[in-house]
Amino acid sequence: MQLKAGEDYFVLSTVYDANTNGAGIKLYDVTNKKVIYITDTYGHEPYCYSRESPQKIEALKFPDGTVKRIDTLLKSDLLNAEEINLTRIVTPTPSEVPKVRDIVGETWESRIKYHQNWIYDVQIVPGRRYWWDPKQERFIPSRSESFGLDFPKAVIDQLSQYAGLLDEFRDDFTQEIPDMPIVACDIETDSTEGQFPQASDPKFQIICICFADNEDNEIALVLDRKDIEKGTKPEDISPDIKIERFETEEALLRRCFEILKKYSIITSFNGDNFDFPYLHERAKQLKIGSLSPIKWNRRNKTCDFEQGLHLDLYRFYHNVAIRSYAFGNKYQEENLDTIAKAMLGIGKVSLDKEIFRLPEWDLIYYCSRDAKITLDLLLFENRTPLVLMFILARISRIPIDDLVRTSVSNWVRSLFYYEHRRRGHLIPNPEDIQLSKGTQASSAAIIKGKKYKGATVIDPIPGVHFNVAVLDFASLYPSIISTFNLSYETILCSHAVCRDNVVPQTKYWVCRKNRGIMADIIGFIKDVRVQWLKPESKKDTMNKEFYRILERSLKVLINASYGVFGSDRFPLYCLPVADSTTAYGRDAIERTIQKAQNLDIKVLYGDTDSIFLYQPSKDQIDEIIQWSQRDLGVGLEMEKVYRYVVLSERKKNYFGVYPDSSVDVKGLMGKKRNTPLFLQEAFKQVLRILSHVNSNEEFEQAKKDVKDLVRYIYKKLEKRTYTKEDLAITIQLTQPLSRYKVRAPHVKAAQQLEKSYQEQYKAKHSGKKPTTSIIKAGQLIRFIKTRSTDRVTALELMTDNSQIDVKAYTSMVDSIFEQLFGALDIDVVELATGQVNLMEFFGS
DNA sequence: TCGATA
DNA sequence: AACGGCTTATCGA
Repeated sequence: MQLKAGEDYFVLSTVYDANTNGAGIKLYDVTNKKVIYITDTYGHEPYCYSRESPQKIEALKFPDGTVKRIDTLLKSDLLNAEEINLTRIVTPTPSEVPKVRDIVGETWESRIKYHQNWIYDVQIVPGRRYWWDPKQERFIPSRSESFGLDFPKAVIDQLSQYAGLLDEFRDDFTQEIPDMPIVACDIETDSTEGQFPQASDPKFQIICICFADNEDNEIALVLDRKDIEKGTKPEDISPDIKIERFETEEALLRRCFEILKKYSIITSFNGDNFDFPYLHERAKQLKIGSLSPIKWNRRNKTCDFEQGLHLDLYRFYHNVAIRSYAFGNKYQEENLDTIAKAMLGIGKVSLDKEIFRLPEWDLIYYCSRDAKITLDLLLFENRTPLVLMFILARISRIPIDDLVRTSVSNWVRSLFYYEHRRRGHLIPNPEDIQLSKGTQASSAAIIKGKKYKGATVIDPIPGVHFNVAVLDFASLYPSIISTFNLSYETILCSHAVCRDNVVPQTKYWVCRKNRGIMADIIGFIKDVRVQWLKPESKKDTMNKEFYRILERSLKVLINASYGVFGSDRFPLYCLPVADSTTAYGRDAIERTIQKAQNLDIKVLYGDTDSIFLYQPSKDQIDEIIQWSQRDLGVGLEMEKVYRYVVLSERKKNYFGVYPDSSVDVKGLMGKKRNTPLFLQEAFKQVLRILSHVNSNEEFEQAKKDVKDLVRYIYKKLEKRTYTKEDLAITIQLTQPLSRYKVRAPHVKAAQQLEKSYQEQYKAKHSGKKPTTSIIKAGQLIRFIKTRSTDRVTALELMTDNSQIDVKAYTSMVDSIFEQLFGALDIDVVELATGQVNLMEFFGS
């Protein structure tokens, strides 16, 4: 046993250990600064439940070695609000559980992965610190160092209704994240013309492997290739990079494995699908497979290490919840270059030829940059992403490497399962919930094809409005779930006395006798965020940054926790809960509007959880906020004040100017990524002109300036002085090219590109067709509107500027500015015929 | 012109 | 592989 008495370990991950048919645990050894791998010391056994009696189960014919033991135990069944005797079927190894399920028929908790089950039963929290007690052979929670933060006394008092949860989760928020040896790795392979190296067919040798670690070491391993020139050392390559040359690929790989084994955390960009499977397969081909620390799971498409923890950043940054809530949609595409540019301000090295033709120095430069930016994407801003991973893993009770690879619904599911197990509740099967609560919505969706009705959006009052206050409900849906006690067992409960506790606008009612489990968990996390973290993150203290990370990670979880109840793929799917959440939301915003109008405040607009009030007094705002907390039970806050806001007649389309003249644009096309650059620029110019307006009078001058600008754009279009890059429209190809049924403009452009590539390839390779396509799903396609038969031309194939379809572009200008001018009372047709005033334009 | 698709 | 609501452009019948 490698564990030492009394020493501290961070639990990083649990896995299924195929040798012992039990749990394997990856621990970070704080004293020796390395990862150790042990197998289960708790003697945990795999099992599932049946509601049949033990006698009935024993009478079933199980093949030999399928069942180890049958016993009974008491659990609570939340759906039926009763204690039940369950028959537990214990199996020799986890792989017998599905066999038992097939024979028994209806079983419970049989579809939970074993390594997760182990966490829920043993109640060991991934990401947390423990010390080893050899007498009990147990891990004991370690109350050691912390970030130096803890819940303030006042907040603990406010969270007193959640006593059990506060004790259980307190360390998740406050415990430090260890300082571990971390390395990023990237490989480059040889190739031939027009071929992409693929992990499924690793036929090319590996020519370069680069590492960057968190102690500022950079290493490049290069294969000596006689036919490749050395080139010259690039100027801005890292001066301390250590270069090691190898005569053979085998020697290169041996050294690579040696390095990888030294680190506790190995990070990569797409290492699960390319770098590590490729490395592993090449090692096998060279008969040194036994030296490889890589464990490739082809079915799960994952690569893990025997000791170290692999964090694949491609998977993490791809995650929708991370992209939108944690990083605010900063990057639009999920490739290393785009993400690194958005997050770090530095991208990949751009190449002028194929990788296999690069001189050695250029190859090292390219590969080492990839390793370095990969490392930085895990550690930037004081380790923000790594801290995010640790804290989310702790709260959702999910191994850190699993957290990085899976989507938010898995995190929420894991958190809910853990709490069921901890409280002694049976985890219901999806059918149990559906049978008990029904599958029919009480509301009718507005949009065809949706299952239930969502939020209320008020018709805006178009025009320019000065001094507007925007109030919004903080975390509306999580607040509603908590305040109104929504959970799969409390909605449509069986108590007669609860029947009159109705959900507005529906035929549902909610239990008032028992606290719902989902309401309790979501309410707790929401309150930790609202009561503690949000106020702290606004204070100007040393720990501000940490509070911000923590606050953002909790936002990710609670925002998703409403959504999963409305997703029929979620195992605790409960449509009445989702349906009720939005119904309470509609009720809240509609009643708040009514309240404002009763106070004689003009309501200009409202969307889901916000209302725009025209020139309210401080007293009026205070009264609405107090009323909301008291009568609705939901917290309302003053979110922002606009010096003025311009509303169009369309919903979700407006812009506002803050007192400091900064501009807040919502929904307007000028901001969207598919809008050509020249229009995005023009749009920014217009906003700049409008942002300096202070009064109705100043608007007249601003309108004139805007008119001049638009006329100038018309002229420039007609003279074709914009570059093709300025005019390019960018649309993402969301499916593989072959799957499109419609020949939409971006599909046509993608087809043009593919055709031209095939022709070029054939010309070079005596008529042979290329084996791979250059067009992939998810790619952004850029095209120009032209007078060709397709009406569009891919940007890369655009040669003749006279082909530009000027009319198409002027009508785009019209429609984009119409959104603005509709509200500003400027006539677009008038613009087209007016005179150009260049002097005034350049002067602005 | 209108529903479907993006 | 969390939800629904809203806007715009274009296709194809």
